[in-house]
Amino acid sequence: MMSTVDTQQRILDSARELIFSRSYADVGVAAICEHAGVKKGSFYYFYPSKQALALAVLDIQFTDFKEKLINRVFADDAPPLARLANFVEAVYEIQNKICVDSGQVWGCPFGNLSTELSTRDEAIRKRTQQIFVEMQRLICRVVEAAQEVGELSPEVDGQNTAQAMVAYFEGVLLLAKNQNNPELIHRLLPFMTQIRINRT
Amino acid sequence: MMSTVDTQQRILDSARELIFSRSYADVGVAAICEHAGVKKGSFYYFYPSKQALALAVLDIQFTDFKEKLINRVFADDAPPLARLANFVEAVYEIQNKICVDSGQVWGCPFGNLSTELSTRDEAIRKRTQQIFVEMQRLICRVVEAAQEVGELSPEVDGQNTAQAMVAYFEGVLLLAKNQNNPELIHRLLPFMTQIRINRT
DNA sequence: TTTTAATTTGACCAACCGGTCGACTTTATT
DNA sequence: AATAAAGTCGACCGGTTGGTCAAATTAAAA
Repeated sequence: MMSTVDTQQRILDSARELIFSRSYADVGVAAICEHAGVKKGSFYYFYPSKQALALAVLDIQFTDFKEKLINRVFADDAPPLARLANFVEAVYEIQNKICVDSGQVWGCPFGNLSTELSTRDEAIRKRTQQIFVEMQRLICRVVEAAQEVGELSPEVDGQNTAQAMVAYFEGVLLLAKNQNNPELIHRLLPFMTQIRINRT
Repeated sequence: MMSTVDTQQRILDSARELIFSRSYADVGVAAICEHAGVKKGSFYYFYPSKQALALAVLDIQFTDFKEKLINRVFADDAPPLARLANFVEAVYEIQNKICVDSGQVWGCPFGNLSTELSTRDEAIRKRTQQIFVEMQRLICRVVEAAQEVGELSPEVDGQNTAQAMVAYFEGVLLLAKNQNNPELIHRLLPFMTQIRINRT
């Protein structure tokens, strides 16, 4: 009531940090409420369930991802492949900062939640699927822009190449989280830009 | 007592199936015991904790992975790159069979557990890390064999290439699980064999 | 000022969690 | 047959889980 941010926002922020640094199952709504300085009753006034909260967290996270990362790094005037390289570098810096601040590599928020819940929660599976599809679309646009500019052969299949890039991206972040070492991202992720899948 | 398989083995088998089809957190020891037809007291006679069980599950799973997959597909007399392709195809068939049987794509057991627990359980993080390192080593050997045979340029960096292949592998399985579609593996995983990272 | 609506609270719930333990039964050893 | 060891059982533990609710408080509208 007296804080500048409203209750719902604080719940969302706490959930984002706690769930992504640990896991969905490991963080109870009690912990989220405590971290947000809110009583559990208030939580269920704003969110009908823990699952609904998780969906909201995915939404805000992906919105941020697009606004703060994609739009900044994909929309500038650099040549397409350089844009991809900038994206890769930006991801490393974000993950590195998280590691410096928290002592741990958290990996990809979407990959984490998807892996944990895809076989058990269809709503979250679908939401993360939409996110991956959208990521693929964004990358596909850059790939096709690279073709128009002549950086990439017309033989390259934009869709499959973009999807393979997303897969590689997720895999590198998974490994970095597993080894708890952001340098793995710095060493391996740049090769994402070299992936090419040709039309058959 | 009257069953052919002994209790400990049944617990291990149940845990393997339940944890990999759902998740570590989602499967309680009560559920594992029930599925194994064993009472909880017996469980704690054989395993000191749920975590210890998970470590044992990882071990048996990786042993199986090497014996039933790697050894069969890497040790035959095909040329190195063809061996890699055979591996890819075998993985697709395994994942496809699981999907046909259970209606769901489970993804990579090691990636799943690693993602879920790496930031919360150091013992499991370390064990999965060892597994990934070993996987990388096995693939690296094939890559280097391909170089000796002349299928691959000596400029290729075996270590980094193998690690990138593992990353891509994990990413493709993550996406397949997310989309609940084994065909994604069939379409994307074969390009794992085309990944090359050159020495700097 | 009164009414109404939005928000917050804390006590409460049944179900479940991982784990313990003493009693009991079965099997192996002598 | 007697003893010891290995294995099995089921009741039980304190703590936590996601979720509910009626009452109280605050803010907005009349």
